[in-house]
Amino acid sequence: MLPPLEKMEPIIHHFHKYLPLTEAEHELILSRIKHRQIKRRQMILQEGLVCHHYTFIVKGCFKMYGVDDRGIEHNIQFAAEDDWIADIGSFHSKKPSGFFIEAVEPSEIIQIEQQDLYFLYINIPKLDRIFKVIVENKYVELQNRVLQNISSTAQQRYVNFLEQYPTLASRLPNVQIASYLGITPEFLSKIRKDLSGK
Amino acid sequence: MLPPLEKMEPIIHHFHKYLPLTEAEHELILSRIKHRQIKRRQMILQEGLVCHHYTFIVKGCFKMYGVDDRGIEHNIQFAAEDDWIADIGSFHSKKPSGFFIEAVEPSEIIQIEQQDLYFLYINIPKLDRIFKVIVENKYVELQNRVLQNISSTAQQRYVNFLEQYPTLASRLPNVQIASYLGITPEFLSKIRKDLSGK
DNA sequence: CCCGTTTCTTAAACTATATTAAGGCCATTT
DNA sequence: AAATGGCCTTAATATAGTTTAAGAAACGGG
Repeated sequence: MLPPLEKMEPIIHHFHKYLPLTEAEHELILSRIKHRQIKRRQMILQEGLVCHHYTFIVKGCFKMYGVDDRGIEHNIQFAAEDDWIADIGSFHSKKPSGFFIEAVEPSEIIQIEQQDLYFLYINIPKLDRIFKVIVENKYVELQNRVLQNISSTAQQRYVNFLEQYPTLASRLPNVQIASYLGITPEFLSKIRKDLSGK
Repeated sequence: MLPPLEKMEPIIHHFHKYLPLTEAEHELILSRIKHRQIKRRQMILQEGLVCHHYTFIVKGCFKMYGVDDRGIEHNIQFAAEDDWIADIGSFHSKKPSGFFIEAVEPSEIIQIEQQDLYFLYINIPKLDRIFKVIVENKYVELQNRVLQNISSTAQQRYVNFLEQYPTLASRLPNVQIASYLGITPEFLSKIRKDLSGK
């Protein structure tokens, strides 16, 4: 028995943006994915556990973060609609993750388990290509973030974040944005004050 | 006429670490790659130009950097033997790159042009898989770097760099390492002094 | 609708890092 | 031998960002 089609439609549509898939391929994919509702603050990955899923976000928003030795959270990435989130390192190595992935809004996701994704890679070689392109795009994004981190002030990074992710910026509390930028919430508050007085 | 086999061997060996390839696939790959000698300080990519190649490093070392509005260079990555370097964003979008890639040592490289790589992707689907895994690994590395940047002091980042890339650390001038860490050479000098006095 | 939390802000004191300037060392060129 | 340029260091001063503390505003859960 296949899951209700309409709930799975977004991920199929997502794949089609990269490469067309046949009906048979749709069916195969649908037979290997699961739809879930996630509550705000619910975690779909915890430090110390292996990351078993690639998670596609149909609706809602997640943060992925590490916790340092003083207990402070550091946001490595956000992901919202039509995006993926996973600890890719842990997922492939099957080693415990050092990260948490947590819903910052009530969310609706589609998950693929590791064995299922590997099965799909073997039976639909196109998916290798699709995920290659997905990861390449994410790599470029990260690379720009690194450049910003090593070359810009916190103010420039914040302005850039607002421009690059206007939707995220309005959905997320500033505390979370500060953590993503690598500054304290107090300092972000000061930056916002300085900017507004321009 | 195929290029001399012995010079191309390293890249074939590199691919084999990910997936076995047939003789026919070797030949096809060999027919589409070029071997080059590069002098110290020679650039294989300049800002404003499209990145036309994926570059595999047989011997030597490169830096990829951006230049800010004050003319200061910021090293985004280093790459040495058995590693790849390219501006992936520019390579796929065919838009002008914002980066430079420059040899920091006399080097020996193997390059694949964009059309040739696309040709190979089509004719050897395994290469989609191989490059997917390569980029995934690089993504994980970058992600850890971002975490370090937003959560650690310059001193911790430097110590971590020494541990993670001991070979690079001894081959590169400190000015270049400082630029990679996002600090001034003067401050790196201070960090080194503090560390040595422990 | 109220209570407890989370979120945002302000400000003073403090720490990490940048800037500027200068000098020394080493390898390479003239 | 002198000159050049790259590299590394030191130190004084300046700026960017943190810490601590506290209060006000907004929000979510019963």
